[in-house]
Amino acid sequence: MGLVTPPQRLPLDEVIVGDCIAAMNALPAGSVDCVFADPPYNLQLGEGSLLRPDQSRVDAVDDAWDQFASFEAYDAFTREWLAACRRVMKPNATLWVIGSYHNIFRVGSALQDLGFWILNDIVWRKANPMPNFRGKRFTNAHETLIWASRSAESKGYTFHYEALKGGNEDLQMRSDWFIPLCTGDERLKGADGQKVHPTQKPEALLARTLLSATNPGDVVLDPFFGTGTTGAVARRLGRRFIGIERETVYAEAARARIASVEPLSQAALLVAPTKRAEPRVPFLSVIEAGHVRAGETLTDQRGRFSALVRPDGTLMAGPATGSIHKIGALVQGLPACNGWDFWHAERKGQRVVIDTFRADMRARMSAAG
Amino acid sequence: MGLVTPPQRLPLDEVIVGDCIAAMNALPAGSVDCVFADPPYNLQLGEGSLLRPDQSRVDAVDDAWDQFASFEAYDAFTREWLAACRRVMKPNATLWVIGSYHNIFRVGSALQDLGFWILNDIVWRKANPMPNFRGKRFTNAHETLIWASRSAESKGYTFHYEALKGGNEDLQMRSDWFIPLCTGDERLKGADGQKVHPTQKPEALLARTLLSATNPGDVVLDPFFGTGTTGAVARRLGRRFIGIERETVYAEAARARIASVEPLSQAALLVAPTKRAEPRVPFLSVIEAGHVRAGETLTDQRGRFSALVRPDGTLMAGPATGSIHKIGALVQGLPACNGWDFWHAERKGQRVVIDTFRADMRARMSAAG
DNA sequence: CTGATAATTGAATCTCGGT
DNA sequence: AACCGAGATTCAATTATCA
Repeated sequence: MGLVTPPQRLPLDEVIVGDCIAAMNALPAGSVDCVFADPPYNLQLGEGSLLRPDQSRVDAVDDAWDQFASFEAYDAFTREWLAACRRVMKPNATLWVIGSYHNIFRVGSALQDLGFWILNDIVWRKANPMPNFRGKRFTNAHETLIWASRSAESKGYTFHYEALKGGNEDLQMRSDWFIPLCTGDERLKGADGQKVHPTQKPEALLARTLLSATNPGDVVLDPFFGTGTTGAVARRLGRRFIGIERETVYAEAARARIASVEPLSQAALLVAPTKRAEPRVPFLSVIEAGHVRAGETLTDQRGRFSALVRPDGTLMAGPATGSIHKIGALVQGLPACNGWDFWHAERKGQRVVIDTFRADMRARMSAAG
Repeated sequence: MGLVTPPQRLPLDEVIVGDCIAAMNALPAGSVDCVFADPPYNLQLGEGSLLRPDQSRVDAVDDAWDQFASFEAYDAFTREWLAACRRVMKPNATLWVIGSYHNIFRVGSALQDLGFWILNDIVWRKANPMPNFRGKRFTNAHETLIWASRSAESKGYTFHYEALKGGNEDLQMRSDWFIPLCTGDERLKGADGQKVHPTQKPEALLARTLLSATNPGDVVLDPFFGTGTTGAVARRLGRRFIGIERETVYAEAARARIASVEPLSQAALLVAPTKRAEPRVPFLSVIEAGHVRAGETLTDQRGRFSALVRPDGTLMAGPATGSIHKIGALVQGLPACNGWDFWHAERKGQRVVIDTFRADMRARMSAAG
């Protein structure tokens, strides 16, 4: 939640050039709020031979050992960088990884084995994917992101549920996201006009992850920084970043790119208070403020149930007394009830839900500072 | 490709009651053209029950067959049934497995380790998924299928590129499929009116897999037959099936169900075009596409009201934040408002209603279904 | 019978702070 | 660490009930 100030030695808003595992191991434990990782699908084996999983059997048609060895090497690499991430994550930090069917199953399994707790798998549906020209397979029109907390016990992770819902026609954001590929001006090109990085991710994708799972001021670590999409979006959205990239060419391109990013205004980034985060208001305070009178009768919206308001802030229905929630549940025969939304008072011939009074008190409290 | 006639002793179009590994090991090697597998997901649900906001209880999948002691136990089980499948597959046979984030990464890794060759991962996007009732995660709105050939050398697998196009542009060919849950008359119910199987799959899903990856007359093996969706669709589409199911109740229901299926004529073996409503456009997508900038101010047509655009797709007016609809209603003091028609952005000195941008987005999105 | 309204339901790893 | 109690939380589609 950004409440703990990171140690001074955190290299914030910088690009570290080097091996990500060594660089992460040099960072203090429990220091970042979020990780975004776009690991290579290729894996380096032995003397610099670049081996792709789907090329590993070009000259080893029936050699099961060779095939297994390449997956093993990739798995070992995956476990190592994931473990390094996990060490630098705060207890309630979350991690995002993006991949395709070539590597995402290895990554997901490794995640689970290391104790991460998967919260969602997210499908990035591409608006304009490369068609499958040979007609031998379905058009690969999506990639997969895994969103995971540090452990099953990390219940306090950041998720801006209401903000995402508000931007999505007041419907919960689903696990399938429709976002165009990174093209046009957004795509970094070198002096030769060629793209600088082969798999530059769209900023919209990063924006959605950071908006949903981080707060302004949070520290986001990207161990495979590439040309710095994570850094560019973090800067624009008022988040801090730590980027690690092995290739100097990419790191330089990332630095220049991020430097030109204009951060959004504080006002646009304010985190809207959710109902959960707002101060608690005892029902007794509502009575004391005169919104509801002791001795008054409350009903549900349709007037089928009723209860008497007692001066101590409890309700009475028949012989039973208890909180607005307890009595609301009782009269309905339900295991639970939110009394603020259930009970109504009659005002000017209309039934008014008592949550209205709580909202009024909260407005006064915040106005009074 | 169905070129090898199966041995006479293959138990075709029958449901075998028993353990799927033992039953598969009793089949001759290299005898089936396709496998469709819907294994247990190993959901790992918590202790308590989940209540909807209306306090009704979610009927969780807590059956004994979904319980595994550990990831290791689940992995061992997965490797065993996958190896048994691989043995009975013809050299050019393909295998489909469906799962969720709970198990699909384990399954995908095991597949690769055993020498299967992944051709695609397919996303089943649910039209009507169960919401996330506590607002703690993204709505889990999809499941994943893996489509794999027996080995990297299996170049002659069946894939009907043309058959799926079915007059519906290229939409059928993408790796993301939009299909409703199995409900209504299709959902098998017992004498008590309760669903027979907790996780019955929609026939539309099976129809797409079998039409794309098998020929009429091909033998399809389903080691987790359940209530026989694979068998019903195979029979309807003129394919043969071998179903294996451990629970007698499910097997009996499957037999009765399949017996009532009317096989289609050859000419009718086409994919039904997916019905598509106008895609819902999140305001967030309009921002991501660059039509509206975060930090920009929107006004109503006459410029009497204004609101700030936030990067998450919500608007802010004074202290209040919310969707374009909610804030539109708020500033006008109305109970409701269509934000698309109410809010305007200034472009070249003119006020442009934001619905203009939505129309552009719809054009882009409909190309992807 | 018809149309409107209410109830039901789906593979779910679904709260949080204080004591 | 376990317990307790306040109180926050749902979308689409089908089926059942009612006027």
